[in-house]
Amino acid sequence: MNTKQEIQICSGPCSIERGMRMIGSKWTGSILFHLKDGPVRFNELTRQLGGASKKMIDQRLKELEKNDMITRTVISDRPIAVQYDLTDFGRSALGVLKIVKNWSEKHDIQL
Amino acid sequence: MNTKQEIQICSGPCSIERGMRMIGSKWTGSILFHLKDGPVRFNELTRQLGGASKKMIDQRLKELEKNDMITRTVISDRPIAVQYDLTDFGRSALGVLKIVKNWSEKHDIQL
DNA sequence: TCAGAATGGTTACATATAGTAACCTGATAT
DNA sequence: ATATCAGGTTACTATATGTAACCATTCTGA
Repeated sequence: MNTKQEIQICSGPCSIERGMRMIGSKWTGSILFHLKDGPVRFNELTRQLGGASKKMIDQRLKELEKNDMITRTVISDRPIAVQYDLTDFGRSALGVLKIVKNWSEKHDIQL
Repeated sequence: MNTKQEIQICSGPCSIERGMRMIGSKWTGSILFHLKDGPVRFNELTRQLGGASKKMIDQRLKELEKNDMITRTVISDRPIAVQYDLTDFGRSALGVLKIVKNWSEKHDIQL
């Protein structure tokens, strides 16, 4: 007999899962958050995100760009300089990240 | 010269990162969300989460239990029956997940 | 003017995490 | 007796992440 209980069957990743995959990959949230006050350059990000390698940061930046969450702009060749900035969509994720941050801090989440 | 800009240096994963690692691993959010209306049994979860293998679900459930987000209760041997339920801490994550869900749906996030 | 540091990455390699499918013991249902 | 359900486990593969060294170019200071 089935009761009032609604049975939710997710065939494939549901919206939570998809959202998480967009902003929950390792370092992705941190990178977005570090861009919140304006454009940041590649090496500055690598300095700010102690623990993440250049390779990871590079990889995440490329994904984020592909997902239209950030833009990459060459602000000068010779000497080469590149900056990364949030798109409106990227900015829309900051609200989510802030909630995660608050929750994490409130409960003193450790590794 | 350094300007007013505050430079945030994260040595190691910051709170966003730590929070994400607690609820952002693959399937973790989905599992928590599926427990929101009360205890659910193992195979029911595997049925509900199409796309995730038993092994993954088992692994995630064990992690969640270790992190005090869920409890595992054997409700009967012979025939064996087990149920998983949210702890208060686990329940506290639902708010975050709801925000992720809303954001994901609003922007129609795809894989 | 020459060494050293910074720019934005790439490369090769090693480990960790995730995914698939088959299998297992025991119980009930046909 | 056979099939299906319970709650997993196992062996194996594939993908993701991590580490460290390297690169070409340009600027910086002694």
